[in-house]
Amino acid sequence: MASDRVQVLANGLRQSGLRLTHQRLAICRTLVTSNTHPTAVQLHTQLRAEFPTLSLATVYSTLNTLAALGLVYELGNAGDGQKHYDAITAPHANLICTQCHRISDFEDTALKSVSQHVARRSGYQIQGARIAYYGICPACARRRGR
Amino acid sequence: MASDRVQVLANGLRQSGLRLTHQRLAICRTLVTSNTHPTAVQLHTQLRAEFPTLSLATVYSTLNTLAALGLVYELGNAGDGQKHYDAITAPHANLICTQCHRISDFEDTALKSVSQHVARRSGYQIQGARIAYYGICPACARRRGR
DNA sequence: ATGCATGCAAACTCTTTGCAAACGC
DNA sequence: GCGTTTGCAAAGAGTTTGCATGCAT
Repeated sequence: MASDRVQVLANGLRQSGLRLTHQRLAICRTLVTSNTHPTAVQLHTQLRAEFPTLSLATVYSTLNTLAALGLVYELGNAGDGQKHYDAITAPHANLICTQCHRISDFEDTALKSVSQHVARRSGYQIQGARIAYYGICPACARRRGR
Repeated sequence: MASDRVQVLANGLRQSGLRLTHQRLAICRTLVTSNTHPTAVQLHTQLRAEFPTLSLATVYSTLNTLAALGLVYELGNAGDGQKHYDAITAPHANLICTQCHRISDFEDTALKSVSQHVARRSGYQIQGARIAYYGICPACARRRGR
């Protein structure tokens, strides 16, 4: 099922008339496989093993391309000053720990209905949403509690 | 009522043992008065009239201080690559136009109940939320429509 | 009077750009 | 083969830092 999502991204690129290079495919794969919402630098570091010559500029450019197509979301604001990316574009919330800066996902049907409500009341043509809750994750709460 | 909010920020600073300088007060006032969710640079430009010597570094430092105290929210991701700030910390959503990059506010009781729901189900100690909907604002839709 | 905050400029980080070589279509 | 994409290096944008002076308490 993770590979399905890679296909979605790959097809999206091709359908937009863009070339499916090894680099782009690898970036899509890593992004989908990872559950850590990586930054460009993290992706680059991880992919260096497979593509020793891969340029950081290519990673940025690919991420911008994917984000522009709406295939991937640009997060930012995890408190570390870098842009994080999320391969899931279905409506979901991110839980961001203000201690360890880890980002995890949270899905709930309530989020969808609120989104529709907002669209109706605001008059906006909603294209996407970034819902982030900041707080202390259970693990950090324990660590800090004692 | 706008001035109330300035007082909240000012008191917050003082209660944290920080000094209430003219610069900080002016920044708080401008932030609260403005309904445009300004960036550091915009605040600086605006305040130059009143404080010709005001340094951009001071604006950044004050914003960081306010954000660290949770008195103000750091937005980011309006598509223009700069950090925007929001003086309202009550649960509300931002509507961000992907055309004109304007940010407006949206308040609704539904948002609060979702937030509580998330806290319960995730185990996080929620400190705040950033809820942003991206889309095309009515004005831009009209402009683009024709 | 005592330090914290400011202002200035330089440093830093993250991201983007320009251009020649390489590769997908 | 053609034209987009890559990789490299250098530039750019936004933000932060260091240190001496000034000001709130």
